Amino acid sequence: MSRAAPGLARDLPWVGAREPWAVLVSEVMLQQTPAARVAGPWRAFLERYPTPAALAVAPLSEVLTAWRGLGYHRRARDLQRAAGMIVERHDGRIPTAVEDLRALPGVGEYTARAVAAFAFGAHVAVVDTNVARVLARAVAGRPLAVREAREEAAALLGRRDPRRFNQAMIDLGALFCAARPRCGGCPLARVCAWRAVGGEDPAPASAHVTRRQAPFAGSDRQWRGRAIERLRDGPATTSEMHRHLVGLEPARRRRVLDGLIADGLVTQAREGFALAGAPRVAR
DNA sequence: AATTCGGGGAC
DNA sequence: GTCCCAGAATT
Repeated sequence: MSRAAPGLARDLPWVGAREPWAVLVSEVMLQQTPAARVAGPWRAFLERYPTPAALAVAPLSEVLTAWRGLGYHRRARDLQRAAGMIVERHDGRIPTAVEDLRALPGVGEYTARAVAAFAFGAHVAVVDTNVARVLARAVAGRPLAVREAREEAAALLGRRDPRRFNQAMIDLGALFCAARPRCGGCPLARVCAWRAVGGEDPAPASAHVTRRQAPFAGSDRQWRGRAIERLRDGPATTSEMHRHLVGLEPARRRRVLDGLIADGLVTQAREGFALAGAPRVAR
C-alpha cells in the first residue's frame, strides 16, 4: 500500500487502499462520521463481508450489528442494496464510471467521485467538508458556491495524481484547515488567501457543506438509535421494547418505531420487534 | 431550500 | 452545555 507524505497524512487504514469494494465501504462509512471512529468497524466489516456478493446475501440484522458505532443506519441498508445492484447489474464488480457509481443507493456526488479517484485513479477532484474549507479559505478567501468549489478543485487538480491530490486536500482540511482553524504549522499558511484578506471565516457559508444540525438530545434520532441498539441483542417483545423506551410518550414511540419499520430497518411481528432480515428463531 | 438521520469526542 | 464530523435522500 502506498502512503501519503509522513507527518501530513493521518494514520488511517484505508489511505492507500485501492481495492474498489474496500474503498466504497470506507467512503460510505465516512459520510458524516469522524474518520477516527471508522477504522475499527471498517476492518471488521470487510473481514466479514469481503465482497459485494457476501454483503448482498447477509441478513440485514447482521449487517446492522456490524454497523454498530457508526450511526445513520440507513447507510447500512443502502450499502447492502448497492451490493445487490453491483452483483446483479455489474457482475459483482464495482462500476468505474462516476455516473454508474452515482446511481447506487447511498452514493452521492462526493462518494461517487471519491471511489472513482481513490479506487480507480480517475482524474476527478472530490469536494467534501474538508476540501470545501480549504478551497474557501486558502484558495479563494471568500465563500464559494457548490459549483465554484467543484471548479476550483478541478482546476487545482490539473494533471496531478488524483489519489495524492485528493488525499492531501482532505488531510489539510482535517488536520489544519479544520472547522476550528489550526493555522500554526499549516503548510498553506504562507499562501493562504484568507490570511491575506482577513475578515470573517468564509468556510461556513461555502458549498452547503457546513450545515447546522438540530439538537440531538431528546430527538427522535436518539430514540431510534436506542431502539436499534436494543434489537442488536435480539428480538424484543412489545412490552420489552416499551420498557426500553421508557420516557418516550406513546405517540412519539409509535412514530419512532413506525419510522424504523418504514425504513426497512425493523420488522414487527405479533410477538414484538426485531431487526429486519433477522433469521427466524424457533421458540 | 429545508429536514431528517447517530452518537461520541473536543472544547 | 455547544459544535461538528471524508453526505445523501426525502419532502
